[in-house]
Amino acid sequence: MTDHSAPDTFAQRVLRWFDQHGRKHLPWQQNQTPYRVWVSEIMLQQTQVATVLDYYERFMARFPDVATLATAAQDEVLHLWTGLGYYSRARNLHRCAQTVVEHHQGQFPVDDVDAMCALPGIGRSTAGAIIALSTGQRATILDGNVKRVLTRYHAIEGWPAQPKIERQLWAKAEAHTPDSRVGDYTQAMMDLGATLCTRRRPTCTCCPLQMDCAAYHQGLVDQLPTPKPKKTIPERSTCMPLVTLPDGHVLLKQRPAEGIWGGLWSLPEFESSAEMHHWLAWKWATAPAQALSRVSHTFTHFKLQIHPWLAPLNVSGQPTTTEGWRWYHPQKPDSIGLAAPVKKLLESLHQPQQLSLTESE
DNA sequence: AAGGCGTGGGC
DNA sequence: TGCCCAAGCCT
Repeated sequence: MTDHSAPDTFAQRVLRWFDQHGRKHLPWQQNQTPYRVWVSEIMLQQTQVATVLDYYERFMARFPDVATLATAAQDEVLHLWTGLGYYSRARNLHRCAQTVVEHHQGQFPVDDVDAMCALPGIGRSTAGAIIALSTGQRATILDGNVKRVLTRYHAIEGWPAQPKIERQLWAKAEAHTPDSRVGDYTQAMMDLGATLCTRRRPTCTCCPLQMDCAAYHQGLVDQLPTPKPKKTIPERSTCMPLVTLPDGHVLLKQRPAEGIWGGLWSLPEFESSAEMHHWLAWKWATAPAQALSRVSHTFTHFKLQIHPWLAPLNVSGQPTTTEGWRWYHPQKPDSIGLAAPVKKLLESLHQPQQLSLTESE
C-alpha cells in the first residue's frame, strides 16, 4: 500500500513540474547522443539558448559526427563559431574530437566521469550534463541555472563562483540528484533556472519549490545569488588599417593561437597611428590612409577602442603574403574565423552609407 | 585563487 | 550610454 503521507522529495517536485512545463523540443533534445549533447553543452557555456540555436543547426549540418569534426580544418570550425565568442571553446571542441577519435575509439567515455573531465573543454558540470542527458546514468551538474536555484532554495549567500560557496553548492546538488530519471531531472533544473528562477523577477508563484524555498520565506529572493564583485576594466586602443586591393580584397592577419580571438583572422593592429603609417609607407607605399569613425568593443576584462583606417592600394593582382597573412574578399568569404567587430567592419566596406569617415583620430 | 577569455541582450 | 548578465573552463 502506498504511503500517501510521504512528502515529495526535491527531485520529485522538480520532475513533476518538468513533465508539465519543461522544455522538450530544443534541437539538442532530439536524438540525444553524447556527440549532439556535447556540442550543445559547449555552445551553451556562458551563452543563452536563443543565441545558440542558429549556430547549433549550422554546426551539426556541417559536422554531423565526431569523426567529421576531428578531420576538419580549424579554420572551418572557427568559421562556424564566428560571433559566438569564447573561441577557446571551439579550439578545445576540435581538439576533443580528435582525442575521442584517437584515444577512445570514436566514443565519448560516458561511463567514466573522470575520463570525461580529462577531455579538453569539458569540466565537472559539462561532464555531468553529457552523461546524465545522453545516458541517463546518475551524474550531477552545477551550472549557472542550478546555482541560482540552489543559492535561493538554501539561502546560500556569497558569490557562487567563490570556491567555498561552490563546494557547498556541489554538495547540495549531489544530494538532490535522484537515482532515476536523471536526464529529465538535469534538464528540469536548467529549465527551472532559465524560465522561473530567473535572475530578475523570478516567477515564484509557479515554482514547485516555493513551499520550502529558504530565500522565498526570508524575503531574500531578490538578493540571491550574491552578485559578482565588480571591478573596473581598463581601456585599450588600437589602430587597424583596412589595406584593400582594387578588386575588393582586404589584408588579414591571423591572431596567435592563444589569447584574445585566438586563431581567428583579424586586421593588422598597431598601438599608434604613427606606427601604422610607418608600416603602411614602408610595406605598401599607399596613399595617406583615411580615418574611419571609432569602434568601441567591450570584452569581459577590458574595453577596446578600435581606430579603423582606409588604406587602398593601387596595384594589380594580389601581392604575395606570408604565413599568417591572407587576402580576403568580403563578398566571397573564405571559411575562416573572424573577430566580430572585424566582420562588421568588413561588411560595412560595401555599404558606403554606413562607412563613416572622420577627420580626427 | 583569481583572472583570462566574447558577444549580444535587457534594462 | 553603461552595467550586468547568460547552460564554465583553464591556468
